[in-house]
Parts: sequence; C-alpha cells; structure tokens
Amino acid sequence: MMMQIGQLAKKLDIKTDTLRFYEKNGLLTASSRSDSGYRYYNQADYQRARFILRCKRVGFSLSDIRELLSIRIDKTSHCCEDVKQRTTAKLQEVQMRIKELECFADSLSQLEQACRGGPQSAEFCSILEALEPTYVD
Amino acid sequence: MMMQIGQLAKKLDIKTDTLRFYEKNGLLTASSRSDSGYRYYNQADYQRARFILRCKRVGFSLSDIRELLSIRIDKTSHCCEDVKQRTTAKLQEVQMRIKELECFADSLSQLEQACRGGPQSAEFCSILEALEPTYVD
DNA sequence: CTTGACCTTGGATTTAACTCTAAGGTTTAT
DNA sequence: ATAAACCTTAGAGTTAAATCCAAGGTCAAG
Repeated sequence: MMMQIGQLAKKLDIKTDTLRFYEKNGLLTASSRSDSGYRYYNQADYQRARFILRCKRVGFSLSDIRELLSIRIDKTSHCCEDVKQRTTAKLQEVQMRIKELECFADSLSQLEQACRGGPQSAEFCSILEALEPTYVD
Repeated sequence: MMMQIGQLAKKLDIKTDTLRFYEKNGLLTASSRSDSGYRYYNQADYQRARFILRCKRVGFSLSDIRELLSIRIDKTSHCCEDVKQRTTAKLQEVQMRIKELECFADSLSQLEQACRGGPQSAEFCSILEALEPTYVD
C-alpha cells in the first residue's frame, strides 16, 4: 500500500525526478517520510498523481493543474463566490476542449472511412479538408 | 483577403515570431510572398493556423500536429495502410482524451452544484474527491 | 522625401517542464 | 560487512515552444 518514490514512478511510468519536481512545485507531496527522509506515498497520493498526468495529457499546464487541485469547497459553510467562479470557468474551458476534440474525432473518422473506401472516399483527403465544413467562424 | 504577417498574428492573438517559427518548423507556410519578401497569407492559411492552435490547446505537440497535417489520402488510389493506421491511431488518442475530459467535466459540474447548494453539497469538496468514484483502475 | 510602422533574416534568450549529475546516506540480501 | 540498489539534496543541463534583439529593407501618408 505504502510505496517509495521509485515504485510510484514505475507505476506511473515517469521519472523519480519528476515526482520530486512536482513536490517542489506544490502539486504532490508524499504523505509521509521515513526517519531517514525517504518519501512514502499512499493510495491517495497515487490517485492525485494520476490526476495530474491526466490533466497534462489534455493540455493543462502545471499551474492550471495546481489551480484545479486547489479548488476546495468548505463542507459546512457552502462555498464562496471565488471558488464557484473558478470552478465554472474551468468547466467552460473543459467543455470547449471537448467540443474541439469531438470536431477532430469526426474529421478523423471521416478520413478513416475514406481509407476504408467508404462513401466519402473521394471527397476529403486531409484533416483540414474534412474539418472545413464544420468551421463556422 | 490576403494579409501580411502582422494582421494574421493579430487575428490569431499570437506573435509574428510564432508564425515565422511555425514556418521554419514546417507547420504553416505563407501561400505567397511579395517581391520584397513579405509573407502573404490567404484564407486557407488562416484556417490552417487556427487548426494548429486548436490542436495545441487540446494538448498536441507541434510534431503531433505536423503528423496530423501530413495525413493525406490519395483520392484516386484509395489510401495506403500506413495512412489508415496513423489516422486510426490519432482517432483513438483523440477519443481517449475526450473521455478523460468528460470525466473532468462531470466532476467539475458536481463541484459547481455543491457551490450552488445542490443535493451533493456536503458530499464532495474537491475535484479529486468528486473524481474518485469514476476512477476504475 | 522622410517619418513611422511595417517587414526581412539570423541568432540569442526565456519559459515550462522535465532530466541529469554529483556527493553522499540508507536498506536489503548474501 | 559489503555490494547493489535504493534514497537524499542542490544545482546544472536539456528540450520544446515561444519570444526577443539587432541590423537593415519596404511602403503608405503627409
């Protein structure tokens, strides 16, 4: 359950240096340390690390991610305007990215269809051409 | 219709240097030049530039984008295995990113609900906690 | 016909995000 | 008890992507 930095790094397929770098930058701190200073990570740390990597893959910068992770809602007193606003902003950003990606996915599958000799086979020959009809500026 | 580098940069909200950098790296070349060497961009160039910026926003690197842009299907002879395979691979990648983002969006809107004092108001207080139930490792 | 706002190139610098190096301490297995 | 495989820190180096700088050419407006 508890693992040290090398094991966690292997599980995540990243370098131990990267984990130390994330710690230095306030993204992920090992939940405990051994007497001699070795970092020990638990399951929650692992989840948090996976979250960071997911965020990165979809184009968030480390400071975006720090912000996402910092959004905390006070259970008792309901949340303040600031937190609500940041959450809404991030949500809109994410939804925009989803739309953009869906647009890509459509175009790519049209191209794939063309590859299979589907109905559009002679119509589009690049992703830009496949995307064009969907661009409404 | 035809614009020079400064105008295009302004429209895209990037620096002229960035456009020259993209040219040097084979992502976007001005469709023509004046006698004195000024770059002239047309509508297709603009679309291509927008495509590049969209790709970047959803986490593709410039070489990913170069690859996406290089996928071309030969209209007459149907497409070769290589192109088909690259298209399929990119499509899968895009679909995975969409799934991840949808997962975020759900969690963020749960948080937003909590902010509004919705039914889950006392349940989750951070994006990690809101995400947890959806993590199936 | 010159001023000011554009443009050219090549090369240096910056920034984010790692990734490596050096010098040394810790743990486990034989 | 010593080698091998871990870990620590601080700080330097790398890579991708963008941005800046310098020295100079172009062009439209007054």
